[in-house]
Amino acid sequence: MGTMKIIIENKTFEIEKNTIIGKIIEQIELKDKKYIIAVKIGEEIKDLHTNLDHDAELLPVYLNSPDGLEVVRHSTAHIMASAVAELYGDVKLGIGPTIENGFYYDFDVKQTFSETDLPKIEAKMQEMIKGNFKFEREEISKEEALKKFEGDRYKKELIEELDGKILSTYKHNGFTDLCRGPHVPSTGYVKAFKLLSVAGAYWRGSEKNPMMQRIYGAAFNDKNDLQTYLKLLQEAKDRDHRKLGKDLDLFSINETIGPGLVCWHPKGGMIRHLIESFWKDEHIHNEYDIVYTPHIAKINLWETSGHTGFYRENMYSPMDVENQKYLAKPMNCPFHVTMYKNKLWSYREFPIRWAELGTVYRYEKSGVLHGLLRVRGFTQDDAHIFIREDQMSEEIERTLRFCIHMLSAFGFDRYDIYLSTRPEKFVGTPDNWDKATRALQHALEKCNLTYHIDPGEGVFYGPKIDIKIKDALNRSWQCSTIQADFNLPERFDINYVGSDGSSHRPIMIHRALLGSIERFMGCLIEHYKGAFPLWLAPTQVRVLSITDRSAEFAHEIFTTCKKFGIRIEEDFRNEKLGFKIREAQLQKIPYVVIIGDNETNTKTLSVRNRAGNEERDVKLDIFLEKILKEVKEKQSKQ
RNA sequence: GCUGGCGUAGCUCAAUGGUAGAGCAGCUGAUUUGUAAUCAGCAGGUUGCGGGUUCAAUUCCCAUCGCCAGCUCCA
Repeated sequence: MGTMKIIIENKTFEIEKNTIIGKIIEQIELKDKKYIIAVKIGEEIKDLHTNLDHDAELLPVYLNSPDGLEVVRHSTAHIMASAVAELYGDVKLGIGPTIENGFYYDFDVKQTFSETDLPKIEAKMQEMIKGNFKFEREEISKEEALKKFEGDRYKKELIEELDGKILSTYKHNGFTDLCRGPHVPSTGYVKAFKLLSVAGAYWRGSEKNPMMQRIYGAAFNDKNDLQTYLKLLQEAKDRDHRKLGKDLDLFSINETIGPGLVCWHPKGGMIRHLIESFWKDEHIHNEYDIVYTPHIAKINLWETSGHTGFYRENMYSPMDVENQKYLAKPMNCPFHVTMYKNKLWSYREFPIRWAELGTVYRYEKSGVLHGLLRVRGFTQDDAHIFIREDQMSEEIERTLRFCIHMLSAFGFDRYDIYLSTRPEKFVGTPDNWDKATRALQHALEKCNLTYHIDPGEGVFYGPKIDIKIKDALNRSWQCSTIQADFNLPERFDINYVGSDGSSHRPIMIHRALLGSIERFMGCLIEHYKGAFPLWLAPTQVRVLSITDRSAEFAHEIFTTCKKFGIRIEEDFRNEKLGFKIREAQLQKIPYVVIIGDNETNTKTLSVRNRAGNEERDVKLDIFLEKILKEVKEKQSKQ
């Protein structure tokens, strides 16, 4: 490891690299030398880069590190705050932290910002950056702080909350803000930023608090990085499943029908059908039984399950049927549990795996609805597994493996995985919780998956694994979930007869692999940008004729392909070839087959794929073979 | 739900305190075409819905529904 010398406030320390000596040191390494950039004293970061004996040239190196970039972003937020204060006068500041790719700052101002204000603020910020004003740190006592920020309820609240910690302010160009730092030495260190949007945000994130105005910005050390990021934002926009859903005629959400309720058009319906039938086949192969349950049930069921209590806010009002109240189902579990109670079960029959594409209805606040990703009626690819205690570990591992298998079938092979452990309020015994949690953890480890632990974030009835898939743009989406449940077996008093002849309580596992079909398809659309792999493409091939002379042969091809189960369309319209190709291309159809006089004469095909590559003189049987192989390959890759 | 923005033809978007226009799509006709847009014509709208102000509202105001961004909450 070796030792290194650091000088802080004129005192020299010789310390082991990476040691903590009452002071936690952040350091960088360059040309075999170690340099101190910021020093944390206690919990507080005190940026001493101005006091340190280091080479000023090294600062940019630090600023280019992930930590340093955060410093830059935070400083940019300060500059924005000062620009806003200067432009709009009486401004109260909330907080202005860094976020992925940038920063935001919350303001309480009389005037409401609009996007058109952003360029003005940006210009002011540029001015300030040009001025290269120093960031000056000052440590102050709580009393001084309270006095300084008198009349600012937000800062006062923060100061009270930080009681006992070192308080500091940063000042640049006459603008002072409460902040623990660190900051860049001066405003000139900010190189590339862009203000992106304005939005409302509750003070401290609580609905009960007043709403402030938040301005979001992106900041990087390099103009190119900023450009790359802005391009990525544009790319995300181009991939938006709501836009693609319209362009490719996959689905619609109709105002007349109701927000958050999805209609699948023929093309989207085909994709959904393909997903669902693949899903069913895989489940049957994996020894699940497929079940179906109704969409509504008497209120008693939901009282027994407890949903009328803990899930009430998400359920729709009851409907009256012959003086009985019925509720639309927000979950499938109570049906499966009730079904379980239809007979006496033996331990020999376990595990029992019941899978259902179960459509549920949940009330979601209007503001949270989002295309297919957050809807009010959706189909979960649900399953409930009833197991004995001794089967927990094995069954959870099996479930997890199956889950990963399914996700990778659709091209998702990168995940963010979370293991949520016991919350403060829970049902079941701590012993069972520990066992289940260990089983989940064990499964993750056996599958070689990296995961994060979310302490205390489990549902009250059991611990769970949540898998967020990462799409082509590295964005993550919550889809899969595997949960242990100690609650429902208890509430419904379900049992099985053990080898000892006495009655035992099974454990339930809930799991959804794709999450909901709607959300999953939203992710898929964005992941593939609408260019679905051949096995999922609603139309796999389109035959184009060049003139009417070729229509007959072209139709023969169409008929033959149909016979082989290929999803094929024909376009024999009286249009130019370029026009037809363009339309097929815009529909992202994987292959177009072009038939003109040449092809008709030689009885061959011209094949053009989505990427624009052409192949001529292809024999029909060769083409068929290739297509069928590709469909199969994609499916067996899973 | 909250804050802000938006809602004009199937789609993408213009315009205006004096009852709306373009491109694409659609329809009709001509053209029979070789790898991302052939030409011409026609048709298409109580400007989301409901009130109010005004001689006059699509434009201004209010309410409502929906959409978008974010907050909060989730598959």
